[in-house]
Amino acid sequence: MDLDSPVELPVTRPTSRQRLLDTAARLFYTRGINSTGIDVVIAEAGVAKGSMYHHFASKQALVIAYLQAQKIGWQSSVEAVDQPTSSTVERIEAMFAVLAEAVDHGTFHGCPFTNAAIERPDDPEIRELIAAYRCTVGDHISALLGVHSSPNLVARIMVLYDGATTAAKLTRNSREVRIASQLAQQLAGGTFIKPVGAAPLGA
Amino acid sequence: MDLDSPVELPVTRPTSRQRLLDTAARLFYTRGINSTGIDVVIAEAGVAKGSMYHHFASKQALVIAYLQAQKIGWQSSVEAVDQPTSSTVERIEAMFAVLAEAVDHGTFHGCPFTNAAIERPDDPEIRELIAAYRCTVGDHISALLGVHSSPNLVARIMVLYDGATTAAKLTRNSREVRIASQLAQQLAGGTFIKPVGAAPLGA
DNA sequence: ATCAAACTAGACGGATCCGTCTAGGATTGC
DNA sequence: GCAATCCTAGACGGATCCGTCTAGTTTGAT
Repeated sequence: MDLDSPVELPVTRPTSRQRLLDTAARLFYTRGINSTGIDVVIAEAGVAKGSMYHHFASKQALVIAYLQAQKIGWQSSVEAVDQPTSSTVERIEAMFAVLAEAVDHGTFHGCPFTNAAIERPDDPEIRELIAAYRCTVGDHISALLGVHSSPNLVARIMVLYDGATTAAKLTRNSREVRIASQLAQQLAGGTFIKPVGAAPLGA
Repeated sequence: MDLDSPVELPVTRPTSRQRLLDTAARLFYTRGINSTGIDVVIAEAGVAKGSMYHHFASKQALVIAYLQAQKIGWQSSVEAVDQPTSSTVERIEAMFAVLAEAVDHGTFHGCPFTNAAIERPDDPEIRELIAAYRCTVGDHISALLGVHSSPNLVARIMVLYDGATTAAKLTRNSREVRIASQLAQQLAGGTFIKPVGAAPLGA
Protein backbone atom coordinates (compact mmCIF):
# COMPACT_ATOMS: atom_id res chain seq x y z
CA MET A 1 0.00 0.00 0.00
CA ASP A 2 0.99 3.63 0.32
CA LEU A 3 1.19 3.96 -3.42
CA ASP A 4 1.23 7.44 -4.86
CA SER A 5 -1.69 9.39 -3.49
CA PRO A 6 -0.77 12.88 -2.35
CA VAL A 7 -4.47 13.45 -1.66
CA GLU A 8 -6.34 11.06 0.62
CA LEU A 9 -8.58 8.97 -1.56
CA PRO A 10 -12.12 9.94 -0.54
CA VAL A 11 -10.72 13.14 1.05
CA THR A 12 -11.76 11.81 4.45
CA ARG A 13 -13.84 8.83 5.36
CA PRO A 14 -16.71 9.27 7.80
CA THR A 15 -15.88 8.08 11.28
CA SER A 16 -16.58 4.45 12.02
CA ARG A 17 -19.38 5.50 14.33
CA GLN A 18 -21.02 7.46 11.53
CA ARG A 19 -20.57 4.60 9.07
CA LEU A 20 -22.23 2.29 11.56
CA LEU A 21 -25.16 4.65 11.96
CA ASP A 22 -25.56 5.16 8.21
CA THR A 23 -25.38 1.46 7.46
CA ALA A 24 -27.70 0.54 10.30
CA ALA A 25 -30.20 3.14 9.13
CA ARG A 26 -30.19 1.79 5.61
CA LEU A 27 -30.51 -1.85 6.65
CA PHE A 28 -32.91 -1.39 9.54
CA TYR A 29 -35.14 0.74 7.36
CA THR A 30 -35.20 -1.38 4.22
CA ARG A 31 -34.96 -4.89 5.67
CA GLY A 32 -36.40 -4.40 9.13
CA ILE A 33 -34.74 -4.23 12.52
CA ASN A 34 -35.24 -7.81 13.61
CA SER A 35 -34.18 -9.20 10.25
CA THR A 36 -30.90 -7.29 10.29
CA GLY A 37 -28.10 -8.91 12.26
CA ILE A 38 -25.23 -7.05 13.84
CA ASP A 39 -22.79 -9.05 11.74
CA VAL A 40 -24.30 -7.72 8.53
CA VAL A 41 -24.21 -4.15 9.79
CA ILE A 42 -20.54 -4.25 10.72
CA ALA A 43 -19.60 -6.07 7.53
CA GLU A 44 -21.29 -3.49 5.29
CA ALA A 45 -20.02 -0.61 7.38
CA GLY A 46 -16.48 -1.99 7.24
CA VAL A 47 -16.13 -1.79 11.00
CA ALA A 48 -14.83 -4.38 13.41
CA LYS A 49 -17.23 -5.87 15.91
CA GLY A 50 -15.22 -4.57 18.83
CA SER A 51 -15.48 -1.01 17.51
CA MET A 52 -19.21 -1.37 17.14
CA TYR A 53 -19.58 -2.40 20.78
CA HIS A 54 -17.22 0.38 21.73
CA HIS A 55 -19.58 2.99 20.29
CA PHE A 56 -22.89 1.28 21.06
CA ALA A 57 -23.49 -0.81 24.14
CA SER A 58 -25.86 -3.18 22.34
CA LYS A 59 -27.95 -3.62 19.24
CA GLN A 60 -30.75 -1.94 21.17
CA ALA A 61 -28.56 1.16 21.62
CA LEU A 62 -27.91 1.20 17.88
CA VAL A 63 -31.64 0.96 17.21
CA ILE A 64 -32.31 3.89 19.53
CA ALA A 65 -29.60 5.98 17.89
CA TYR A 66 -31.05 5.09 14.49
CA LEU A 67 -34.50 6.30 15.50
CA GLN A 68 -33.15 9.49 17.02
CA ALA A 69 -31.38 10.21 13.74
CA GLN A 70 -34.60 9.51 11.85
CA LYS A 71 -36.44 12.11 13.88
CA ILE A 72 -33.80 14.70 13.07
CA GLY A 73 -33.94 13.64 9.45
CA TRP A 74 -37.69 14.06 9.26
CA GLN A 75 -37.51 17.49 10.81
CA SER A 76 -34.86 18.75 8.43
CA SER A 77 -36.57 17.30 5.37
CA VAL A 78 -39.90 18.98 6.07
CA GLU A 79 -38.25 22.21 7.14
CA ALA A 80 -36.19 22.21 3.96
CA VAL A 81 -39.31 22.45 1.81
CA ASP A 82 -41.28 24.71 4.13
CA GLN A 83 -41.74 28.30 3.06
CA PRO A 84 -43.05 30.26 6.01
CA THR A 85 -44.20 33.04 3.72
CA SER A 86 -46.54 30.74 1.81
CA SER A 87 -50.12 30.05 2.72
CA THR A 88 -51.03 27.39 5.24
CA VAL A 89 -52.54 25.24 2.52
CA GLU A 90 -49.39 25.38 0.43
CA ARG A 91 -47.23 24.53 3.41
CA ILE A 92 -49.40 21.52 4.24
CA GLU A 93 -49.14 20.45 0.64
CA ALA A 94 -45.35 20.71 0.81
CA MET A 95 -45.22 18.49 3.89
CA PHE A 96 -47.13 15.73 2.14
CA ALA A 97 -45.17 16.28 -1.08
CA VAL A 98 -41.97 15.18 0.64
CA LEU A 99 -43.66 11.89 1.41
CA ALA A 100 -45.13 11.50 -2.07
CA GLU A 101 -41.75 12.06 -3.70
CA ALA A 102 -40.08 9.43 -1.54
CA VAL A 103 -42.83 6.97 -2.49
CA ASP A 104 -42.44 7.75 -6.17
CA HIS A 105 -38.66 7.35 -5.94
CA GLY A 106 -39.06 3.97 -4.29
CA THR A 107 -37.10 5.13 -1.26
CA PHE A 108 -40.03 5.09 1.13
CA HIS A 109 -40.43 1.95 3.19
CA GLY A 110 -42.86 3.11 5.83
CA CYS A 111 -42.58 5.38 8.82
CA PRO A 112 -39.49 4.23 10.72
CA PHE A 113 -41.25 4.74 14.02
CA THR A 114 -44.31 2.75 13.05
CA ASN A 115 -42.03 0.02 11.77
CA ALA A 116 -40.09 -0.02 15.02
CA ALA A 117 -43.28 -0.13 17.09
CA ILE A 118 -44.43 -3.18 15.18
CA GLU A 119 -41.10 -4.98 15.31
CA ARG A 120 -40.61 -4.23 19.01
CA PRO A 121 -44.17 -4.06 20.37
CA ASP A 122 -43.42 -3.63 24.05
CA ASP A 123 -40.13 -1.78 24.08
CA PRO A 124 -40.52 1.18 26.46
CA GLU A 125 -37.59 3.13 25.02
CA ILE A 126 -39.08 2.94 21.56
CA ARG A 127 -42.49 3.93 22.87
CA GLU A 128 -40.98 7.06 24.36
CA LEU A 129 -39.20 7.97 21.14
CA ILE A 130 -42.45 7.52 19.24
CA ALA A 131 -44.28 9.82 21.61
CA ALA A 132 -41.56 12.41 21.16
CA TYR A 133 -41.68 12.04 17.38
CA ARG A 134 -45.44 12.50 17.32
CA CYS A 135 -45.02 15.64 19.40
CA THR A 136 -42.56 16.93 16.83
CA VAL A 137 -44.95 16.21 13.98
CA GLY A 138 -47.80 17.84 15.87
CA ASP A 139 -45.72 20.91 16.60
CA HIS A 140 -44.80 21.23 12.95
CA ILE A 141 -48.40 20.94 11.80
CA SER A 142 -49.44 23.43 14.45
CA ALA A 143 -46.82 25.85 13.19
CA LEU A 144 -48.12 25.46 9.64
CA LEU A 145 -51.64 26.23 10.80
CA GLY A 146 -50.52 29.35 12.62
CA VAL A 147 -53.26 31.22 14.40
CA HIS A 148 -55.90 28.82 13.07
CA SER A 149 -54.24 25.91 14.86
CA SER A 150 -56.29 23.88 17.32
CA PRO A 151 -55.51 20.55 18.97
CA ASN A 152 -58.35 18.96 17.10
CA LEU A 153 -57.34 20.20 13.71
CA VAL A 154 -53.76 19.12 14.33
CA ALA A 155 -54.99 15.67 15.32
CA ARG A 156 -57.10 15.38 12.18
CA ILE A 157 -54.23 16.28 9.92
CA MET A 158 -51.91 13.95 11.79
CA VAL A 159 -54.26 11.00 11.38
CA LEU A 160 -54.32 11.79 7.67
CA TYR A 161 -50.54 11.78 7.68
CA ASP A 162 -50.57 8.43 9.47
CA GLY A 163 -52.96 7.10 6.87
CA ALA A 164 -50.81 8.41 4.04
CA THR A 165 -47.66 6.73 5.33
CA THR A 166 -49.38 3.43 6.00
CA ALA A 167 -51.26 3.30 2.72
CA ALA A 168 -48.08 4.24 0.87
CA LYS A 169 -46.16 1.50 2.61
CA LEU A 170 -48.78 -1.09 1.67
CA THR A 171 -49.51 -0.01 -1.89
CA ARG A 172 -46.12 1.49 -2.85
CA ASN A 173 -48.12 4.12 -4.66
CA SER A 174 -48.33 7.83 -3.97
CA ARG A 175 -52.00 8.02 -4.91
CA GLU A 176 -53.19 7.66 -1.33
CA VAL A 177 -50.66 10.26 -0.22
CA ARG A 178 -52.13 12.77 -2.64
CA ILE A 179 -55.64 11.91 -1.50
CA ALA A 180 -54.68 12.45 2.13
CA SER A 181 -52.85 15.64 1.20
CA GLN A 182 -55.86 17.08 -0.58
CA LEU A 183 -58.06 16.24 2.37
CA ALA A 184 -55.63 17.84 4.79
CA GLN A 185 -55.45 20.95 2.65
CA GLN A 186 -59.22 21.23 2.63
CA LEU A 187 -59.28 20.86 6.40
CA ALA A 188 -56.59 23.50 6.82
CA GLY A 189 -58.32 25.76 4.32
CA GLY A 190 -61.57 25.65 6.23
CA THR A 191 -63.60 24.36 3.30
CA PHE A 192 -65.14 21.88 5.65
CA ILE A 193 -68.64 22.44 6.98
CA LYS A 194 -69.60 20.71 10.17
CA PRO A 195 -72.94 18.90 10.19
CA VAL A 196 -75.73 20.79 11.87
CA GLY A 197 -75.86 20.15 15.59
CA ALA A 198 -72.55 18.33 15.69
CA ALA A 199 -70.99 18.35 19.11
CA PRO A 200 -67.38 19.45 19.35
CA LEU A 201 -65.14 16.40 19.41
CA GLY A 202 -62.97 15.96 22.46
CA ALA A 203 -60.89 18.70 24.04
CA MET B 1 -57.61 -41.13 34.95
CA ASP B 2 -61.02 -42.12 33.70
CA LEU B 3 -62.62 -40.89 36.90
CA ASP B 4 -66.30 -40.21 36.79
CA SER B 5 -67.07 -37.98 33.86
CA PRO B 6 -70.06 -39.11 31.84
CA VAL B 7 -69.58 -35.97 29.73
CA GLU B 8 -66.24 -35.33 28.01
CA LEU B 9 -64.52 -32.57 29.89
CA PRO B 10 -64.38 -29.70 27.37
CA VAL B 11 -67.00 -31.54 25.29
CA THR B 12 -64.50 -31.82 22.45
CA ARG B 13 -61.11 -30.24 21.94
CA PRO B 14 -60.46 -28.29 18.76
CA THR B 15 -58.39 -30.18 16.25
CA SER B 16 -54.64 -29.80 16.51
CA ARG B 17 -54.64 -27.85 13.28
CA GLN B 18 -57.14 -25.39 14.72
CA ARG B 19 -55.22 -25.09 17.98
CA LEU B 20 -52.11 -24.32 15.97
CA LEU B 21 -53.90 -21.62 14.02
CA ASP B 22 -55.45 -20.08 17.13
CA THR B 23 -52.18 -20.07 19.02
CA ALA B 24 -50.21 -18.76 16.07
CA ALA B 25 -52.75 -15.99 15.57
CA ARG B 26 -52.50 -14.92 19.19
CA LEU B 27 -48.70 -15.00 19.30
CA PHE B 28 -48.03 -13.60 15.82
CA TYR B 29 -50.45 -10.78 16.48
CA THR B 30 -49.36 -9.77 19.96
CA ARG B 31 -45.61 -10.50 19.82
CA GLY B 32 -44.91 -10.20 16.13
CA ILE B 33 -44.26 -12.84 13.50
CA ASN B 34 -40.48 -12.76 13.48
CA SER B 35 -40.27 -12.73 17.27
CA THR B 36 -42.43 -15.83 17.60
CA GLY B 37 -40.63 -19.11 17.17
CA ILE B 38 -42.23 -22.30 15.98
CA ASP B 39 -41.22 -24.00 19.22
CA VAL B 40 -43.26 -21.55 21.26
CA VAL B 41 -46.29 -21.99 19.03
CA ILE B 42 -46.32 -25.77 19.26
CA ALA B 43 -45.65 -25.71 23.00
CA GLU B 44 -48.55 -23.36 23.71
CA ALA B 45 -50.82 -25.18 21.29
CA GLY B 46 -49.94 -28.52 22.89
CA VAL B 47 -49.05 -30.03 19.53
CA ALA B 48 -46.01 -32.03 18.54
CA LYS B 49 -43.60 -30.55 16.07
CA GLY B 50 -44.21 -33.33 13.60
CA SER B 51 -47.94 -32.62 13.60
CA MET B 52 -47.29 -28.99 12.98
CA TYR B 53 -45.21 -29.78 9.90
CA HIS B 54 -47.84 -32.26 8.84
CA HIS B 55 -50.47 -29.52 8.62
CA PHE B 56 -48.25 -26.66 7.51
CA ALA B 57 -45.28 -27.09 5.21
CA SER B 58 -43.30 -24.32 6.88
CA LYS B 59 -43.59 -21.37 9.22
CA GLN B 60 -44.33 -19.29 6.14
CA ALA B 61 -47.36 -21.47 5.39
CA LEU B 62 -48.57 -20.92 8.94
CA VAL B 63 -48.15 -17.18 8.53
CA ILE B 64 -50.17 -17.22 5.33
CA ALA B 65 -52.93 -19.25 6.95
CA TYR B 66 -52.92 -16.84 9.87
CA LEU B 67 -53.39 -13.85 7.57
CA GLN B 68 -56.13 -15.58 5.59
CA ALA B 69 -57.96 -16.22 8.85
CA GLN B 70 -57.51 -12.58 9.84
CA LYS B 71 -59.19 -11.44 6.64
CA ILE B 72 -62.18 -13.66 7.35
CA GLY B 73 -62.21 -12.40 10.92
CA TRP B 74 -62.25 -8.78 9.85
CA GLN B 75 -65.07 -9.40 7.43
CA SER B 76 -67.27 -11.14 9.96
CA SER B 77 -66.59 -8.57 12.68
CA VAL B 78 -67.62 -5.62 10.53
CA GLU B 79 -70.57 -7.47 9.05
CA ALA B 80 -71.71 -8.43 12.53
CA VAL B 81 -72.23 -4.79 13.49
CA ASP B 82 -73.49 -3.62 10.12
CA GLN B 83 -77.17 -2.79 9.82
CA PRO B 84 -78.02 -2.46 6.14
CA THR B 85 -81.22 -0.61 7.02
CA SER B 86 -79.31 2.17 8.76
CA SER B 87 -78.00 5.28 7.11
CA THR B 88 -74.64 5.31 5.40
CA VAL B 89 -73.21 7.59 8.09
CA GLU B 90 -74.32 5.25 10.85
CA ARG B 91 -72.87 2.25 9.06
CA ILE B 92 -69.52 4.01 8.61
CA GLU B 93 -69.60 4.87 12.28
CA ALA B 94 -70.21 1.22 13.15
CA MET B 95 -67.22 0.11 11.12
CA PHE B 96 -64.89 2.43 12.99
CA ALA B 97 -66.58 1.59 16.30
CA VAL B 98 -65.38 -2.01 16.03
CA LEU B 99 -61.84 -0.69 15.87
CA ALA B 100 -62.35 1.80 18.70
CA GLU B 101 -63.71 -0.91 20.98
CA ALA B 102 -60.77 -3.18 20.34
CA VAL B 103 -58.41 -0.33 21.17
CA ASP B 104 -60.27 0.47 24.38
CA HIS B 105 -60.25 -3.17 25.40
CA GLY B 106 -56.51 -3.36 24.85
CA THR B 107 -56.95 -6.17 22.33
CA PHE B 108 -55.87 -4.13 19.32
CA HIS B 109 -52.24 -4.44 18.32
CA GLY B 110 -52.30 -2.95 14.87
CA CYS B 111 -53.61 -4.11 11.53
CA PRO B 112 -52.31 -7.66 11.08
CA PHE B 113 -51.63 -7.00 7.41
CA THR B 114 -49.68 -3.83 8.03
CA ASN B 115 -47.71 -5.63 10.71
CA ALA B 116 -46.94 -8.48 8.34
CA ALA B 117 -45.88 -6.09 5.59
CA ILE B 118 -43.41 -4.47 7.93
CA GLU B 119 -42.02 -7.68 9.34
CA ARG B 120 -41.71 -9.31 5.91
CA PRO B 121 -41.09 -6.35 3.59
CA ASP B 122 -40.49 -8.20 0.35
CA ASP B 123 -42.61 -11.30 0.71
CA PRO B 124 -44.66 -11.65 -2.48
CA GLU B 125 -47.26 -13.96 -0.93
CA ILE B 126 -47.93 -11.46 1.81
CA ARG B 127 -48.11 -8.61 -0.68
CA GLU B 128 -50.82 -10.47 -2.57
CA LEU B 129 -52.81 -11.13 0.58
CA ILE B 130 -52.58 -7.47 1.49
CA ALA B 131 -53.87 -6.44 -1.91
CA ALA B 132 -56.77 -8.85 -1.52
CA TYR B 133 -57.50 -7.56 1.97
CA ARG B 134 -57.54 -3.97 0.79
CA CYS B 135 -59.97 -4.97 -1.95
CA THR B 136 -62.22 -6.49 0.68
CA VAL B 137 -62.12 -3.33 2.78
CA GLY B 138 -62.79 -1.20 -0.25
CA ASP B 139 -65.73 -3.36 -1.28
CA HIS B 140 -67.20 -3.09 2.18
CA ILE B 141 -66.87 0.69 2.26
CA SER B 142 -68.33 0.86 -1.20
CA ALA B 143 -71.30 -1.19 -0.06
CA LEU B 144 -71.84 1.14 2.88
CA LEU B 145 -71.83 4.15 0.57
CA GLY B 146 -74.39 2.54 -1.72
CA VAL B 147 -75.34 4.62 -4.72
CA HIS B 148 -73.14 7.50 -3.54
CA SER B 149 -70.05 5.35 -3.77
CA SER B 150 -67.18 6.47 -5.95
CA PRO B 151 -63.61 5.18 -6.19
CA ASN B 152 -62.32 8.44 -4.82
CA LEU B 153 -64.62 8.57 -1.85
CA VAL B 154 -63.81 4.96 -1.04
CA ALA B 155 -60.10 5.76 -1.20
CA ARG B 156 -60.52 8.75 1.10
CA ILE B 157 -62.35 6.75 3.71
CA MET B 158 -59.84 3.93 3.43
CA VAL B 159 -56.91 6.25 4.04
CA LEU B 160 -58.74 7.47 7.12
CA TYR B 161 -59.15 3.88 8.23
CA ASP B 162 -55.44 3.30 7.64
CA GLY B 163 -54.67 6.36 9.71
CA ALA B 164 -56.99 5.24 12.49
CA THR B 165 -55.36 1.82 12.78
CA THR B 166 -51.83 3.19 12.69
CA ALA B 167 -52.46 6.00 15.15
CA ALA B 168 -54.26 3.59 17.45
CA LYS B 169 -51.35 1.17 17.30
CA LEU B 170 -48.88 3.91 18.19
CA THR B 171 -50.87 5.73 20.86
CA ARG B 172 -52.95 2.84 22.25
CA ASN B 173 -55.75 5.35 22.48
CA SER B 174 -59.07 5.38 20.64
CA ARG B 175 -59.11 9.15 20.34
CA GLU B 176 -57.59 9.16 16.88
CA VAL B 177 -60.01 6.45 15.79
CA ARG B 178 -62.94 8.63 16.78
CA ILE B 179 -61.40 11.60 14.97
CA ALA B 180 -60.96 9.56 11.80
CA SER B 181 -64.46 8.15 12.20
CA GLN B 182 -66.01 11.59 12.45
CA LEU B 183 -64.11 12.75 9.41
CA ALA B 184 -65.19 9.70 7.44
CA GLN B 185 -68.78 10.23 8.46
CA GLN B 186 -68.64 13.82 7.30
CA LEU B 187 -67.20 12.70 3.98
CA ALA B 188 -69.87 10.08 3.54
CA GLY B 189 -72.55 12.51 4.61
CA GLY B 190 -71.51 14.99 1.97
CA THR B 191 -70.89 17.84 4.40
CA PHE B 192 -67.69 18.53 2.61
CA ILE B 193 -67.41 21.43 0.21
CA LYS B 194 -64.72 21.27 -2.40
CA PRO B 195 -62.56 24.37 -2.78
CA VAL B 196 -63.49 26.54 -5.71
CA GLY B 197 -61.76 25.47 -8.86
CA ALA B 198 -60.37 22.26 -7.40
CA ALA B 199 -59.54 19.73 -10.05
CA PRO B 200 -60.93 16.25 -9.60
CA LEU B 201 -58.27 14.06 -8.02
CA GLY B 202 -57.17 11.02 -9.96
CA ALA B 203 -59.52 8.65 -11.74
C1' DA C 1 -58.81 -57.37 12.91
C1' DT C 2 -56.02 -54.81 10.18
C1' DC C 3 -54.02 -51.00 7.94
C1' DA C 4 -53.25 -46.13 7.19
C1' DA C 5 -53.36 -41.76 8.86
C1' DA C 6 -52.65 -38.63 12.50
C1' DC C 7 -50.63 -38.03 16.54
C1' DT C 8 -46.88 -37.98 20.53
C1' DA C 9 -42.08 -36.64 22.51
C1' DG C 10 -37.93 -35.18 21.62
C1' DA C 11 -33.16 -35.51 19.58
C1' DC C 12 -30.62 -33.54 16.00
C1' DG C 13 -28.12 -30.61 12.35
C1' DG C 14 -26.99 -26.50 10.44
C1' DA C 15 -27.66 -21.87 10.52
C1' DT C 16 -27.87 -17.47 12.68
C1' DC C 17 -28.12 -14.57 16.46
C1' DC C 18 -25.88 -11.25 20.14
C1' DG C 19 -22.21 -10.14 22.83
C1' DT C 20 -17.44 -11.10 24.80
C1' DC C 21 -12.92 -11.84 24.22
C1' DT C 22 -8.01 -12.14 22.66
C1' DA C 23 -4.22 -10.29 20.24
C1' DG C 24 -2.52 -7.17 18.08
C1' DG C 25 -2.03 -2.55 14.52
C1' DA C 26 -2.54 2.45 13.78
C1' DT C 27 -2.81 7.05 15.37
C1' DT C 28 -2.49 10.62 18.59
C1' DG C 29 -0.68 13.69 22.30
C1' DC C 30 2.98 14.53 25.44
C1' DG D 1 10.29 7.44 23.22
C1' DC D 2 5.95 6.16 25.26
C1' DA D 3 1.36 5.57 26.79
C1' DA D 4 -3.48 5.97 25.79
C1' DT D 5 -6.96 5.49 22.69
C1' DC D 6 -9.20 3.81 18.82
C1' DC D 7 -9.11 0.58 15.65
C1' DT D 8 -8.64 -4.31 13.16
C1' DA D 9 -9.75 -9.43 12.41
C1' DG D 10 -11.89 -13.04 13.97
C1' DA D 11 -12.66 -16.96 17.29
C1' DC D 12 -15.82 -18.20 20.69
C1' DG D 13 -19.92 -19.40 23.82
C1' DG D 14 -24.52 -19.81 24.60
C1' DA D 15 -28.82 -19.14 22.91
C1' DT D 16 -32.37 -19.57 19.52
C1' DC D 17 -34.00 -20.49 15.14
C1' DC D 18 -36.30 -23.71 11.42
C1' DG D 19 -36.94 -27.99 9.68
C1' DT D 20 -35.99 -33.16 9.60
C1' DC D 21 -36.05 -37.31 11.59
C1' DT D 22 -36.75 -41.55 14.52
C1' DA D 23 -39.69 -44.33 17.06
C1' DG D 24 -43.64 -45.40 19.10
C1' DT D 25 -48.76 -44.51 20.25
C1' DT D 26 -53.52 -43.40 19.32
C1' DT D 27 -57.38 -43.15 16.28
C1' DG D 28 -60.65 -44.37 12.82
C1' DA D 29 -62.32 -46.55 8.69
C1' DT D 30 -63.06 -50.72 6.49
